[in-house]
Amino acid sequence: MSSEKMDRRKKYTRMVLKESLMKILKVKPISSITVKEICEVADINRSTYYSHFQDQYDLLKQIEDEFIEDMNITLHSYDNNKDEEALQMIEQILLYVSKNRDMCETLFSDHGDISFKNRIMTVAYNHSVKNWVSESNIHKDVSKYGSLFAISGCISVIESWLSNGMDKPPKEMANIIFNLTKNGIDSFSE
Amino acid sequence: MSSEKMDRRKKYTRMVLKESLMKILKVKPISSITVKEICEVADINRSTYYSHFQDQYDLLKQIEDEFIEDMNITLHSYDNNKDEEALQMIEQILLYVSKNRDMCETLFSDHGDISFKNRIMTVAYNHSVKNWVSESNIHKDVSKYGSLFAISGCISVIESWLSNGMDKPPKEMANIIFNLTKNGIDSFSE
DNA sequence: GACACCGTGTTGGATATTCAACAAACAGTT
DNA sequence: AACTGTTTGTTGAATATCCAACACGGTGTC
Repeated sequence: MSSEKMDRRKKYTRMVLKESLMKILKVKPISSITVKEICEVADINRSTYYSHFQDQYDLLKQIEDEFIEDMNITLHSYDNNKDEEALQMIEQILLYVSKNRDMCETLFSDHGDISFKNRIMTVAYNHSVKNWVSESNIHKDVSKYGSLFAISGCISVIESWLSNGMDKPPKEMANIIFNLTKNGIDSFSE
Repeated sequence: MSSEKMDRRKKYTRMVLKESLMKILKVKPISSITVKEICEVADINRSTYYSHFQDQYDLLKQIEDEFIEDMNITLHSYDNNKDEEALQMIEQILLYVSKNRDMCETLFSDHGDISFKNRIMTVAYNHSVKNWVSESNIHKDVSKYGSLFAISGCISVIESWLSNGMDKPPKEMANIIFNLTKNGIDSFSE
């Protein structure tokens, strides 16, 4: 797929607007942020903003979209059908999160978009737990609840890990998450 | 004096081109630097460069000009007619240099413009030694040599101070420079 | 309700920059 | 001397952004 070359000015404008919003989101929620303020921080004209984005919510959505796309691409090379590979995938997810700690903390926070977690859950589900759960001998009518349970648990643990300054290395965290999830699924096994 | 508001794009373009050249000057002399390279580092189109500057030497000269203008403005509030105030002025110069250490090191280096030191000498002369020497009872036919001697000595000491990572505080260095200069001038006194 | 202030969404003309291309000059190699 | 690769200086059309202005709506105060 050919990636068309974006004009430098456009690239720069979008970059600084995104950085600006991420910066402001650290100190106030999206509902209190104005387009005027975003532009002041970015040092970009307001009419230019409107030629790129509809409002502050549109900008936030595009930041999330890019983050999720980037995350998908990064994790795409890790497919897993076995327990050991599932563990590695969780570790990869944690490594990705740690590399993008700043972004993750801000997007996950109450200042951002509540539905973002749901989208992240979907990504994590598609990259790890989905295959894993289908590989397990689990009741079909319980399978999706098991997945949701596992993913929700993972997200919460990851958030807490971030808040604690990533006090444990990704590998160890992956083991913890893996064992918590595995035992939960195994207890449903026929 | 009203400072006319510069278009943001222009301001940005000049800023990143200056930063780009300063960055490259750290690793190679001005004579080996191409306009093409400056533009690549700055991520600015080459034709835009030529709409702002004639060549790489022109850009360097404008960086120096701005530096000297800024230095002049900063030191302008310090006028000195007495020894104690002369000492304070030297300290102010050293404080200014320490605040702009990175810029000073690069512009003073062999990678830059040899004549830059002469220009800095002129600034220092106008802000301190000029009044100071004229206040001293020094032979008129020796006065200008005394000034040149003092200023050249100061510049060399400042360069060495920068190279040593500013190992002594500005106040102490000012005292050293002051006493070296004073004794030199006093030895010419009638 | 009137008023002042702030932010929004939009507009049109001007400005600055991008992009691709070109001819020429320069430097290094054979 | 010929060749190759790189950089220079310039050009013109297209694009993106800036700037100032405007009408409108929302908020808070009196």
